[in-house]
Amino acid sequence: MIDPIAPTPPKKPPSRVPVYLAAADTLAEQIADQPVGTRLPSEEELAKQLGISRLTARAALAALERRYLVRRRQGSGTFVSRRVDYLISRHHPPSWSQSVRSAGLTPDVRTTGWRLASPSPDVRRRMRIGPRRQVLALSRDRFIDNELVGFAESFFDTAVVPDLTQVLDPAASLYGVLADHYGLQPVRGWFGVAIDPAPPEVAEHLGLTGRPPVISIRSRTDAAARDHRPVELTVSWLRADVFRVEIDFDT
Amino acid sequence: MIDPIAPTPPKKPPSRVPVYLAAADTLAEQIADQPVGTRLPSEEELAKQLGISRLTARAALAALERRYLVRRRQGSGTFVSRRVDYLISRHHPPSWSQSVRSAGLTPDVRTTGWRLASPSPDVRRRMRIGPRRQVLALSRDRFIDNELVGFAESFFDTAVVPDLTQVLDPAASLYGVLADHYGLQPVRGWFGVAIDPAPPEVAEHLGLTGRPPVISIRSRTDAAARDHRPVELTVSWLRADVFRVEIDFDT
DNA sequence: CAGTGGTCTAGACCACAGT
DNA sequence: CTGTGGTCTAGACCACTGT
Repeated sequence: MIDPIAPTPPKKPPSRVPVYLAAADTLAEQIADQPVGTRLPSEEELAKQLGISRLTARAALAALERRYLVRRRQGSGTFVSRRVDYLISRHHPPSWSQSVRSAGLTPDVRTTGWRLASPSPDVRRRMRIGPRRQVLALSRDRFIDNELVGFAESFFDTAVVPDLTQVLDPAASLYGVLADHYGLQPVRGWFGVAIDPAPPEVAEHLGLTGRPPVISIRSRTDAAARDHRPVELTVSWLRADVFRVEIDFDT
Repeated sequence: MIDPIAPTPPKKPPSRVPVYLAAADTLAEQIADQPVGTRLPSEEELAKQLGISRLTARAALAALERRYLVRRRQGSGTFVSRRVDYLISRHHPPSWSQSVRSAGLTPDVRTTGWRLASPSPDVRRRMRIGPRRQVLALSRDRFIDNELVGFAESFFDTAVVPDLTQVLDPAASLYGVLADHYGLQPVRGWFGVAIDPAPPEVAEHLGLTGRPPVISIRSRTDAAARDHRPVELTVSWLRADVFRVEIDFDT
């Protein structure tokens, strides 16, 4: 037996709000209606307007950046921003380009090259590939409005998709090639998602300093036409300040 | 046709690493081996040791905090920390308490009370409940080592679990009551996960300043014994600096 | 009470983007 | 070149924790 919630919660003493957070809240309201890309006043300007030091103004802008409401570029300015919604669900398999276009932005995926590789034990296990077989590793960079915001490496079972490099066009859809050229009936077989501080190589590739959070998505495509044999495993990294990943799954 | 990756990547000029990031990396190495809870030197001490200003030492510690390697408590100090892994998968339904115990910590869930509520349209839709029916709302706080790190609100269809408040013990397992007392064969029917800046009410409840990121998990339990009718919907909030949620799903 | 982290100031120089 | 954000200093006061 448990008790109902009391209708009048106990009063709390209103703790003082720091100046930089108050300023952040004020600015957040002001930019709520403004379109993405609008430029905010400079730190110095803001400090003068609000009668605070530049460092305090800076702290306010940093707070907005942590809330994904603005993005800052050295030498350029502070700009209104929003994360791009990226939905992963059972029935709507994730389409990165589609998500970006839905946000009114321009996606671009550039295949940077391929190599034959001996995948990590983790990748081998997920793809059910023996300890000696090599796989084809394909690297792609993802851009929004010509800014690098993520990249991916895909590993292919060469026994299932021979001569892929001869067939694949840099601009082609992977799904389309697997479906049409190889007739594999590709389906999503597995996925994993987590958010972590960017590993050094990832931070370097994306041009990020410090170790800001990045989203890692691993997903495997199986061939329904080949007894659901794994065809491809993609490990992709996305800037967590650019994308809002939402998982929505029926079980 | 695409090209292989060149074996020698183009040289990059080694951009200068800021002092505070170098200090953060040094400290990160030092504390890598140290057990959770170990205290770091104070900001002033650190500044003196490294020959930098207190603000720079502070920036280094803030960088470590963003990487979830330390946590800081005003008036107390800076302590080595790690996030708790919280796995959500199809075959291992999430157990919060189990995840915390696996990390060697002490979980505690306290039911704070209940109320009859008219749920939001979103909750109604997910639970397939009509526009007028009320639901039973149950609030629970989650603690680790007596620190509040999350909370949840669960909504129950009173037509499926009548007199729940009479049956439920503050310490009881919800799953156990649904399975044993009501014989519902509870199964996970849906879930959704996202990370967002804490809404003001959530930040207040958790005692967080600014609007740090929090993890929101919505999950629905259905009754396999009642034609998979929805029984319960839980909306829970967890501190993103305390938990590392990983999704791992076969489809 | 002493010691800690949190906030805030005024000032300086640097790295970078755009003109 | 100018203007922007990024880093760094020395110093001050405050809020909070634990003794």
